[in-house]
Amino acid sequence: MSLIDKLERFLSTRGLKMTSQRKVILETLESIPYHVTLDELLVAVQQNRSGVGQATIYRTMKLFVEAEIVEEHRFDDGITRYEIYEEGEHHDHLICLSCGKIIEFEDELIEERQNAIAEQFGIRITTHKMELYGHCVDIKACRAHKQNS
Amino acid sequence: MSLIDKLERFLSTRGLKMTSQRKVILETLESIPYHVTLDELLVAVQQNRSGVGQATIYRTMKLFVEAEIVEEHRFDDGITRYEIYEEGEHHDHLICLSCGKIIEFEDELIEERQNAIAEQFGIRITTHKMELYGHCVDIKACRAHKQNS
DNA sequence: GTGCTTGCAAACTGTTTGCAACTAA
DNA sequence: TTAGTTGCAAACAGTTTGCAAGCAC
Repeated sequence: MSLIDKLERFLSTRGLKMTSQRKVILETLESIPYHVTLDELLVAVQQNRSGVGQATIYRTMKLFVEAEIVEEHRFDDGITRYEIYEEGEHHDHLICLSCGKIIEFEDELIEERQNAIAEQFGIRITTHKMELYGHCVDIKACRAHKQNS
Repeated sequence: MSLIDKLERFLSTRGLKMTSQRKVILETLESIPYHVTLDELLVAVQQNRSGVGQATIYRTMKLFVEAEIVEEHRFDDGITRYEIYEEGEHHDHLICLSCGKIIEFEDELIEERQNAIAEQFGIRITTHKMELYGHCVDIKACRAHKQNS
């Protein structure tokens, strides 16, 4: 099922409407690699269709989060980023504080352990957030990555 | 070494000054249990000594973070919280989304695993953040906790 | 036509900053 | 005396919201 279909389905179950803005935003999102900033998204969307207000982007992204079309991340720099949500594909993040590179990873062992710990404290986990911050060991590649972003 | 001593030492190494505001803020912090909000702290400080501006609280907390007197946490509700820093006592957080209870925990196994993963991706970890969000299994206790906060 | 959506600008929240007065050393 | 510090208010960044006009169904 394409994301447009997913969106259409979501909207109709709620009595909401499909609009050209929502379509453009979704298409733009799909064309951009992971972890877009709202600002980046705004600029990109306006290249596809000028006159889309930023309030619309904000509202639409909240809607997309509800529709499970995107996932929202707020890392320590305070800037909210979005990426397309993949069913059952939870992952965590590894972030280089020098160059800003964001790496995704997944670890079965840690997840299990988290659940065990939570259970021990009488809490059932619904979501979690794990971010590892550090610095690239390869200084050259790090510097190069910084230039490009 | 008391925290006041620690602060004094930190200030002198930087050529900064001890002031009555810094003293009051630190004393107030020590009298409050974990995870204070800036607002809560402001109110509490002003009960001890009126006329302390909120800008001073903000500036002082940043200073205390640098001095390793407090630790700063920004959980998903977007509100920054502080707690007194304990040397070598890193811990993560388990948060009930129903009642707001915050539990601290520490897990050697997870930490090791995190380092292994980071190394694999060529990054040396300096800090990390792990927050587990869920709901208390004991509904009664949960409701009671919510009342009190 | 009805009611959801949009763009704009204004409002809001949490935080930072410029500045003149003040104070620790 | 002199440089750091404070309180105030204004500035800021990111986000939300009220509203009249516009558009999907």
